[in-house]
Amino acid sequence: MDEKKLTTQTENFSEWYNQLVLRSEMADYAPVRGCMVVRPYGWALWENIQKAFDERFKATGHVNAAFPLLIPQSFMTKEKEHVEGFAPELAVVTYGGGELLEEPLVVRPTSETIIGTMYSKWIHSYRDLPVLINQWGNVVRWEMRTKLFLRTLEFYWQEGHTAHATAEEAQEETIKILNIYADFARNEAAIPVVAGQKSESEKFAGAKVTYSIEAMMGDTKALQSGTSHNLGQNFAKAFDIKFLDENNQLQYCYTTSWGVSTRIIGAIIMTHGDDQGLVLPPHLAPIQMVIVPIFRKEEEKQAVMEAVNAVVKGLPNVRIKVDDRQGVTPGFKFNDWEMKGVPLRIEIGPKDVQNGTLALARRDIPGRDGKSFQPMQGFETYIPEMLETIQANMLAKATKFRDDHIFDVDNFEDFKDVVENKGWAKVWWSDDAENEAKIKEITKATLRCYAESEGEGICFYSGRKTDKKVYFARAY
RNA sequence: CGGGGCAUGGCUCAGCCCGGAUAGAGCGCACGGUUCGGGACUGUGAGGUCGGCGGUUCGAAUCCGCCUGCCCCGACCA
Repeated sequence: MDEKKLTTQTENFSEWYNQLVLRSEMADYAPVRGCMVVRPYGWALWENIQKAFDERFKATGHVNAAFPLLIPQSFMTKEKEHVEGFAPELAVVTYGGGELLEEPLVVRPTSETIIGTMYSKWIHSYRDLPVLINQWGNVVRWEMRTKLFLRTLEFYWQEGHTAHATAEEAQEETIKILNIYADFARNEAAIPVVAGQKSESEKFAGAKVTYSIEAMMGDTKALQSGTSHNLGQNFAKAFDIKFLDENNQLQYCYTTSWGVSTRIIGAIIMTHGDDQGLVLPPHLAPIQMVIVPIFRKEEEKQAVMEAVNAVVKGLPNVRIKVDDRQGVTPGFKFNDWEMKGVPLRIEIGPKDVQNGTLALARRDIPGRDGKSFQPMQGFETYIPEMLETIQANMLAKATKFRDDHIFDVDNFEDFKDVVENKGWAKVWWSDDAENEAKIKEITKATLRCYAESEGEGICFYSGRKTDKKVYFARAY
């Protein structure tokens, strides 16, 4: 850990990730096994993520609310599949105020049950619909194998819960949110996700249909980065969410739920990061540009700081950090901010002051190639442009990487080679849960989601005719 | 839950096998000096109930027993 350089991605991707999360000060291990502390730098990133989502949710008519952390245990048992899905990972409070509770309280692993209970109280008429509520909060799931951001006992997320009068409307909502997730991933996080329906065995416990966005990490493994569920009437029936329609007929609502968690931070790290450290997309980076002033003598400092301040003042809409730390060398600072993934760095030294220039370094292009000298003149326009260029380049780079690692495969031998060594397999697939389980058993690859497909083909595994294509990959 | 490992300054570890007086190193931290355009050098210094409890012994970080915690590997998950 005291080595200056990270373990490289090719040496050990998992170790690279662990070291990077700690050294970039995104998060740290908490005293309780499996729990994490999100440090200020990581939380600042999360806040930017929240903001980008929140704007999109509000723009589509959703409102925020807060539901309680503790749920009566009996709620969890009302929806059959939901119980089975979550039973093994519940944390349960049995004592309160020093006394054994009459009914144990579950620490929410997700809030369908309590929100459903409230909806049944609030919804009576078609005039009350739709209900479009989102909640930003934390949940607890008792995971065995944990990893910072990707899988922890407690994590932070948003969970949207909506209720609708018709099946069509609920489906529309489910897809609308899936598209918001994909749009966020591409345009804010620069992650070119694949969006699609999950298989029966991978869907949310209690859902009718689950959709997800799937991202490819730097080691080609897949990471489910957001899910949107059409719950049909399953929860409405379990929680008695009913309304009178225009014809005075009592109907069950159609509900949806959808979530994106702090796991998306892991996706950003593993999509863009390199052996130098994080590479954060400018749209989300807590610090978009760092300025490292360089000087030796007092009179140099004067002139340099004057130029630094002029740049800061000239870019009111750029999130800038001036690294004026004493006692560390510029070289140390360069490496430090590269570790933290700041998209753009400028160095201003005596020579620059003299020549009217800036030394500019792009984080998305490592080494000398990303460095250039620019005239001080005009920085107000070219620096914001440069940030957009970096954003676009990160998406383009990640897209190429993804496309280079997805392979069309039509037989099991090639399939194994692909998912074990190369990346994702895109295959014709005749739905068969048993075969899906077998494939998982043999190759550890899971069905990530359905792909868009045209026409018909032969299932690579069963040999049957099908009109469906899917992605298989090893996943986190 | 099954198997394996570890527990010693803030961090990573040495010392333990073969018991002996003030328990070491590197990194980090504090202060000073020289440095400063790609991870500086140097001097001084602060910091440890050796995970806990019990036992053996003249004497335990070291040997024995119990307990606790953590990490790694195998079945689920945003």
